[in-house]
Amino acid sequence: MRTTEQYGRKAELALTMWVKLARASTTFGRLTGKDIEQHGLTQPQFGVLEMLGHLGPLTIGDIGKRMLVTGGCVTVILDNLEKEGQVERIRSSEDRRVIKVQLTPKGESTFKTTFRKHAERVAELSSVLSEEEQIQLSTLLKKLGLSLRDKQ
Amino acid sequence: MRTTEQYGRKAELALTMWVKLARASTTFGRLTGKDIEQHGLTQPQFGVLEMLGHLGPLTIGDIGKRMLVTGGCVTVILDNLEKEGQVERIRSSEDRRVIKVQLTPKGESTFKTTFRKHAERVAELSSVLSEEEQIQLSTLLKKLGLSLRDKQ
DNA sequence: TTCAAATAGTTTAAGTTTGAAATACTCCAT
DNA sequence: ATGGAGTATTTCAAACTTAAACTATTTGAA
Repeated sequence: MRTTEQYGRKAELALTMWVKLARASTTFGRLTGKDIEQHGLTQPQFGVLEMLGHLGPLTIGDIGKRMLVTGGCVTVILDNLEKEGQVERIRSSEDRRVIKVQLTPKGESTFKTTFRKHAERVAELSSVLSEEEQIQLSTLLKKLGLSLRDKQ
Repeated sequence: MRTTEQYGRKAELALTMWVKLARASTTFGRLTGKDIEQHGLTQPQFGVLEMLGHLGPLTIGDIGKRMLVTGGCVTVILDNLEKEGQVERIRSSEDRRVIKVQLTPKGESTFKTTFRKHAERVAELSSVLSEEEQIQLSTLLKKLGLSLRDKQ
């Protein structure tokens, strides 16, 4: 008995779509994760460096929201990055609850060298798709992602 | 300075595409995860039930390959499902290293009720995209995923 | 036949993430 | 000005995953 017959055409379409999406996401994460580890960083650590490198100092809360990760998790990631001297916490003077996180000079330099390589790698991993296809995919994913954000 | 200028057009396209993909995947996982938890199952447990429900008995190795997860992890997931009486391990008589895992009657019934709801939910979560768009997205993801599989 | 290599699965330690409780601080209505 | 509600971050225990070491079994070449 085919899935189509059991759950209907709409569900079948959606289910297979999400399976492919999850697989692509996981596999991509594994591949780039291996690269990142070779620079002595974990994936989430790299995520934070990238964010700070591109956006400048951010609060712990902002980092968590952007990475879709809880605050407790950000704390741990930052503890480890701080031990390595890649970032520093700076307590805000306006609102003393808030902590701004920023790259140290060492973090700056780590960011620059690792991110360039990462960008090249990502471009290479995506090269099966033409530029047009990548734009198409981005557009569809954006539509899907935005709608998901508003759900439950 | 825009990312485009720093890393080139190709990298920019690919990077934003992957960010959107990861976000969609994570958010989708969170939403469906909440549903699944309400049936007393974790996401990976549900994944195994679904697989066995649709494909019949599988070996531990097969399950790991399909879920993109290590064997050690499958062992733990199965231990917990077995405690709940949802699945059973059956040592193969042809090759005594091999274990086949199959649903118990209880597992069958859990699978049937939970999966139907899951399918409806997934269809609903995907309904921002038309059927045609979902097919387009699937096609692009498949192309991307297949190419990724062969890398490094 | 026999033993080394390969394969299937489990165990273990270490790392990551989550959610809830705790702490510290700010804001606002009284 | 003051107390309660709300916000930012950390701490902690529990759950999941991985990688590597280990056990049990099979395969195949000498």
